[in-house]
Amino acid sequence: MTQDTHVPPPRRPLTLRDVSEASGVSEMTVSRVLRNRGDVSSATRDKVLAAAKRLGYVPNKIAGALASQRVNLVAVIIPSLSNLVFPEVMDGIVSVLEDTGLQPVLGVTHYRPDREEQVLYEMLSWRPSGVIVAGLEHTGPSRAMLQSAGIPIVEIMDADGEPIDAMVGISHRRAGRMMAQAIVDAGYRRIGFMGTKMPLDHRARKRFEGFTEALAKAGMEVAGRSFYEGGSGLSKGREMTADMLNTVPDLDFLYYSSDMIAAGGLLELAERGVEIPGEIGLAGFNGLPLLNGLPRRIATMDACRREIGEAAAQIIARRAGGAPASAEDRVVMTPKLDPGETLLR
Amino acid sequence: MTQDTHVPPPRRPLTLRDVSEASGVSEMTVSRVLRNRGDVSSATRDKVLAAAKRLGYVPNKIAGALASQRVNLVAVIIPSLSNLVFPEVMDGIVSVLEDTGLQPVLGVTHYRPDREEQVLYEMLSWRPSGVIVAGLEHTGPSRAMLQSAGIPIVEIMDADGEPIDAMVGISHRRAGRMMAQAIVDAGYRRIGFMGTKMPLDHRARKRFEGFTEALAKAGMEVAGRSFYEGGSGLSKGREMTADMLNTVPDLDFLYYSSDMIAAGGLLELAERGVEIPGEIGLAGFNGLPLLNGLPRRIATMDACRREIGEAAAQIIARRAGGAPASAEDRVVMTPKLDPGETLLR
DNA sequence: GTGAAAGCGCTAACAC
DNA sequence: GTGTTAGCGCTTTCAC
Repeated sequence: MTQDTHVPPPRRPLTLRDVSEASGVSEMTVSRVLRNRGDVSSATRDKVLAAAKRLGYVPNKIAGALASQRVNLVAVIIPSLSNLVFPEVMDGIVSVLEDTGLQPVLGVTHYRPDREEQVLYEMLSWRPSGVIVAGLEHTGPSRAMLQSAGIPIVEIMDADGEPIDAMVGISHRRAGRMMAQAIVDAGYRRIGFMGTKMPLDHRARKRFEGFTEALAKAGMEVAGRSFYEGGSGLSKGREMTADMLNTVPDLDFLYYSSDMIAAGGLLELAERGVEIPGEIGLAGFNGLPLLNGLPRRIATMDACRREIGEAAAQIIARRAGGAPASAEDRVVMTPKLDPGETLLR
Repeated sequence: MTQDTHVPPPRRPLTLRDVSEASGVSEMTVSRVLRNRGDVSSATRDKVLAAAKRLGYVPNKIAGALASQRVNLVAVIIPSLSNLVFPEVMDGIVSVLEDTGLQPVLGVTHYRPDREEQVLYEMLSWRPSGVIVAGLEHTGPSRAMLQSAGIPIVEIMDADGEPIDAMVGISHRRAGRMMAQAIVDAGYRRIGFMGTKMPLDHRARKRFEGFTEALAKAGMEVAGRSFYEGGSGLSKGREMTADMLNTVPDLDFLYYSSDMIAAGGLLELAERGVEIPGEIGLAGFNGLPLLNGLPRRIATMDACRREIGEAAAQIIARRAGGAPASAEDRVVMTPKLDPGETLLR
């Protein structure tokens, strides 16, 4: 019937109608075949699939979504990509979503609430099946949008606060307290803190608050603190550590807001011939397995990054599949303290 | 007129019609206001904006896209998120897209061509404004889809091959050759190579091919090689280096497929008291600034990751803005060799 | 400067 | 098992 098998690249994108005409099957049935919906005889099914393949037909999900009111997109909103942590969370999200037919749309806020609001608006206008957003702090309009969106909202990475809907994270305040407690228990007394400037990084702030709070309970406070901006590399850790040691005398412990700068600190101390943890102990945050292999395993706390991404995606997938909101949708994970070899002496 | 300012959360998502009724302005004009298109008197404009805000209206891009045949999504397809390199490229992409109103949809292939094909099909069905895809190697059906999609396609991170449309990357073969040449020139003779298993990582393969090819030209070949699977952390570098040193005698240089495992190697050598580069030199790949701060700056080659992402996104943005395909859309970047402190002696 | 009609490419619902 | 009809929520086009 169709005499030429050579199909020139179409100038106009193909539609169901094209496949319908090429196969002699109604649009509706073609649609059914392509979506594996309803009963279709294997004879027509084969005809349709052959035609679709020959033409190189790719369905139009825009039209499909409009008609069916179903969208397989999931909005994922994170503060940054340059901090190692977020790609790991994304990885967890992606690994779960890819088995469900859902696709992540990515938005990056650079820790700015106004950007978050804007990104959220953009994303919600795609009527996604769900939203995964980092943090519990949002502008008023953002909260309003999330609340009235009528789709599952999962706030991740933080558990210190009331979620709008679902939540998966750790308590950073608690993480800070746990680490402080461990440091105090190990007998350290003069502690220096180094971390990012955190006007808008609420998780870092909460960790630090928890940390100082637990120290206070033990009748102590940090002997020195310094905050940096920009990338967190080893060299940043070295510089800050050098500064700290030169500025604040008699420190016996250094607490860093990330493993990467802690690793820099470790290298700096090692080069200075400081005995670790004999003279000075140290700890970071995040549990980056990447960094095992350093002269000493750094004390750290696992932030459950991948697991958080996975759990969040699972909640979205469940709800998108029709499951009702449930208590299981609020997951507070417990960060694990790993004393490594730089804390206990 | 509208007596209540309290707006209960709607059960049904709001439509233009709702805003139209609430403001007493036709749907068409509401649409114009919300898109900043055409001339609208500032009186009506204000009425409309007030109503939209009060109701919490979020436009429906699905319907908009179907009607206008314009979609602000860009498909981004990468092999993995767990390799540091890809988040960096993503970061470059995102940083450019966010100023253009385009949004990335993310697909991860895990280096599997069949996954790429599937992901591509999914993504193209959203009729995105463009595709950014890692690598030049694709299955037949993938190529066919890309070719007939009628949208800008930017293949990134590799320049050894013919792109379907646009291309931004470096020649990994050349990068391998350059490093080999530098190593030979520095007088090393017994070289060990350590890298990932690369049945499907074409860039790693090409780099290695270029490397051995240039060695061959100098009448040499690698004295030892080993390949690993799984995550690339410092400890992996240490283990592999230990194995290599124990297995292959008299090595005077170690070439690693990534900076992270090279860093592990550096730490292993340092611990063994090996003089670097006096006794053994080493080099990695990627130019991770994260790792500056190690006892020695590792010789490496910058893969221009962020720049590649930025350039790719710029091409998409230009073309989405109506610019025609041009010669500028094929960008071959030159990896910069950084000898650090572990190559020249 | 504003509005009315038509239709984007699909799928839900129902008829056969 | 297959086809027909209506309509998803916008934007395009054209009329005023």
